[in-house]
Amino acid sequence: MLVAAVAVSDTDYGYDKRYRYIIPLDLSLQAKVGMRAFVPFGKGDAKRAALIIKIDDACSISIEKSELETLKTVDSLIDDAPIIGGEMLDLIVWLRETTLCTYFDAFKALIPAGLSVKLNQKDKLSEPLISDKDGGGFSAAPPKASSIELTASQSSVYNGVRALIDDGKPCAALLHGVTGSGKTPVYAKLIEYTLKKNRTALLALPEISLTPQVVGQFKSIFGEAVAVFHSGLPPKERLNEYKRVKHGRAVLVIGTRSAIFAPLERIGLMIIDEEGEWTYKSEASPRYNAKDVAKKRCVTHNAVLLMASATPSVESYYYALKGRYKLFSLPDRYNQEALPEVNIIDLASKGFCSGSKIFSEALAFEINQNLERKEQTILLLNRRGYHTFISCADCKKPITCANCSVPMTYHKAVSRLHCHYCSYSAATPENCPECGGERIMLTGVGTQRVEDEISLLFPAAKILRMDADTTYSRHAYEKGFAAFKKGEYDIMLGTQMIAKGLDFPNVTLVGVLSVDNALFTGDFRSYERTFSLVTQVVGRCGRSDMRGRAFIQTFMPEHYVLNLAALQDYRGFYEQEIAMRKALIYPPFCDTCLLEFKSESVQRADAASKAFFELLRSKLNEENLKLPLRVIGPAKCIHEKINGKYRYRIIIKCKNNSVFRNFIAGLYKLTFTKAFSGVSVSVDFNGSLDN
DNA sequence: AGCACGCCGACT
DNA sequence: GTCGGCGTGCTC
Repeated sequence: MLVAAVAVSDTDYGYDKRYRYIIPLDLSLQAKVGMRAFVPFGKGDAKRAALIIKIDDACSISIEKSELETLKTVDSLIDDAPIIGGEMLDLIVWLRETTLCTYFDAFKALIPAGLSVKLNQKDKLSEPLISDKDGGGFSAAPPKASSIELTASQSSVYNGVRALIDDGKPCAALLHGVTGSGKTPVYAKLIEYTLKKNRTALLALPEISLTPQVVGQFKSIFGEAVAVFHSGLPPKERLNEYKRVKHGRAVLVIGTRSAIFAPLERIGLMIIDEEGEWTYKSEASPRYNAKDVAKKRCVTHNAVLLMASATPSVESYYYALKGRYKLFSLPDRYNQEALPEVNIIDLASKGFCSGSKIFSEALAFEINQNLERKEQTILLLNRRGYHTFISCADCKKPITCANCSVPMTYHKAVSRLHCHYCSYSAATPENCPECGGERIMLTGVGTQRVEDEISLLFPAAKILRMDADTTYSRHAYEKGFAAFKKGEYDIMLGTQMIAKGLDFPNVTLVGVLSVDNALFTGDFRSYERTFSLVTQVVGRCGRSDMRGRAFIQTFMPEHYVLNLAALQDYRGFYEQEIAMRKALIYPPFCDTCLLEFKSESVQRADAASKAFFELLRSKLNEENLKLPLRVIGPAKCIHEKINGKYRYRIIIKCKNNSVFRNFIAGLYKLTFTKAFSGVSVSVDFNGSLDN
């Protein structure tokens, strides 16, 4: 008799494990590891989807006869053939172990959305996802990348990484290339080399908005060998791309975070572009970081991991300097283009030009110059909406969202208030909800307001606004950027989404309207993020023979983060930042473990965080564990209430190893009891603390 | 999260 | 007597 070990869907971490079911005789020949099945679960024996992760003969496993008799029986099989194989099963176990998610959550992260089943709805695939006949791979792409000429410094990076690929040992490298240094041709040549060796390659990008441009370039080189993975694709297309990879018809995957799980075989090279971006970290279960997954897969495949950025994460650069990653650099811009000339404008002493609450005299002058010369301008403001601060003139209290402890933003087009955290919308009140005062003040500048002011100050300018309000559809990004590139607009104004990775040769002026608020968000990474944002947006200009210039408006002109960003001095910033991280003990000198307690009741969330803290303290004493850790909190999250849920947190600075994770997993399991009822608890390793 | 089991009040 | 309230404990 055969017994299957399965991962059951929709379990909580508290009772998630490998459940055992008897495989009925009539399924014993078809049932294979990696197939999904329906199994009866719980008191009512409701049918649930499950993944078969192991099959054993009953006599070969240590199982009591009496125990065997208590096992339930597999109901039916969902798939005709396994949908995942060996490496993926290992990844599921690894994801569960390292992120404390359930087996099934891990599994769902690895398969395309088009494959997930609703109960009773069998997804009969027109062709099996795995077939033994497939995979013998494809002939190398026509060598179009060979014709790409590399500069001396590009060649030296190419040769260095190529040598690592030839070594055939798992290895990680960091490429620090200034903005505009031409990393893409190096990727193309390395990928071509990898494919020629009959290995496969993956290129991860931080955002969908960057995907169309890059995909276009790579498709023109590698044609049908390219598969695209990102969450903006409709389920059917995603499934199709997944199958092309699974069958070996596509050997280069380009995509966002989840693409890191693409079912490639014989991986030779994984590239993580803009590796410092936070989008590589998943904020929902499984809370993985694509860089960690890539490292794990590179070890499995004896592949090379290449992480690259103009502004690498402080952690990665530290590891590179320590020798854990091989360090490469592209210190100069492509074609000897000069870095932009950057001016910091002190708003406190210089003020705004007359009739403006946004533009300094100097920046307004430069915008006019650009309009006259028919050159393009990019303006960055990291706040959307019209007015970003609505308050009462009498009691001075801001008007906050009904569901979130977050100030609301005024949107002029609909003349309503919006919450950017939960998308709650309300009419602008006539009276202050706190004191009844009648003088409601609209202050604070958002992108919509800037757009209005530009049309007043520069009536001839054609303006493209790019922010979350204008780009909700996935084609809106593409359309906007393409139109701007064609010269249909003079000025592109937007939030962070316009700052990175884009290449517009006719842009000669960049204005940073204000990023002062981004420096102080309450997260220890706020300086790193602001440095990266400013460095990158400044790098958007002067990407042709015309010299670029940038103007950074600020009330803190002495701030070293802004000054070093103006100089594009990554190393200088790194030295300051790493000293701070060391002194205050932050990554890379420790790992972080964030425990979050959410509830509709403040008291419950508060009490749960305190109860957990007590649990933590007593278990540490009881088990006499010698774990290097520091506990911060429990305390309210930065935004105490989001979406109607109150939020408390505990941050543990720790060493994220299996001893510590087992310890936390043990405590976490104890939260699935009535003491924590009505409170959802989550655990996040090395994530953002900006919540 | 469901779902059953169980130990108390309201009602035929 | 017995129907059903939801508190609490388990899920191969």
